[in-house]
Amino acid sequence: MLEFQLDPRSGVPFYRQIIDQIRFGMATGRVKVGDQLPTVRALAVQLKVNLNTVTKAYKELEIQKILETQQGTGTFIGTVKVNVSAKEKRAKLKSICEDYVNAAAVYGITPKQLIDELKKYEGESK
Amino acid sequence: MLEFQLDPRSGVPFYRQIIDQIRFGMATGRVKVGDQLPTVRALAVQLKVNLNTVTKAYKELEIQKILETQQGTGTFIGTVKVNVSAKEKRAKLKSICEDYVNAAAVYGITPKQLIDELKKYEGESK
DNA sequence: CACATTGTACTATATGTATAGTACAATATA
DNA sequence: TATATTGTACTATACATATAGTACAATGTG
Repeated sequence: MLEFQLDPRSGVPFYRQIIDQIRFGMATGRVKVGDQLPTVRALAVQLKVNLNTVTKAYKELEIQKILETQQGTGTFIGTVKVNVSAKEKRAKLKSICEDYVNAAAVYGITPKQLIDELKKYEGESK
Repeated sequence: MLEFQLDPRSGVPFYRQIIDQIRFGMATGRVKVGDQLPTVRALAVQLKVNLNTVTKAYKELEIQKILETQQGTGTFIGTVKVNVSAKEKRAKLKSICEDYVNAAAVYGITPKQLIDELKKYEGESK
């Protein structure tokens, strides 16, 4: 099950954040072919966004054959292999770190201090 | 001098990308207090965006006292100093790291990967 | 002083994003 | 078969973003 999380301050539209997170989830093996996604209504409630916002995200992925939808049943991970390029991964990592360094710098926190703090979380992934 | 670059596909508004890049440049020591930024017109031409878009970015940073503007002369890096207690700083460091580990995890990025990326910025800040 | 440069302040328009609300269609299930 | 669940399809509204265009104000320089 994916753990969706929206950042309203990033400037990236909600529906695009949802799309990205599903794509990355597939690329990193967190969800597999045939897995059911939350219903549009359930995810809308969970993320506190409008039904139409989730629908827009699902619909776009459905057009790309990345998701398969069955009305009355739900939305599922399709059989199209999702390739998140190494370039895109690097871009995402860079983008997150830049935001990170910025947010920290406001409080006088240096990259080195961030690294030291982050070491506490090493090995916690997945 | 900062090297501005806009990504129209990121979903992040142009004016916010400009803001981010200035803030990031300050955070990493690429620009220093008193440095002059490109004029609103020059940057608009350089980035191929409208005058108003650059103006909006500069204005927001000016309100935050991050930039100082002198009409007829130009726009300069201001002398913002954030005073935060050691206790508050520790709490903020922890809070920021938790947020970013979570945000990264959504995209399958591990703390270790964050650390490796952050090392690129080590030593860049004062 | 005259002029160029710089920032500022408007109006107007177009597009994208998000919300609210309503209704309907297809499917699963009791 | 009746009901609930799920996806789908609209309309309408509000706000943010970006562009285009024009004009004015403050400053520096010849």
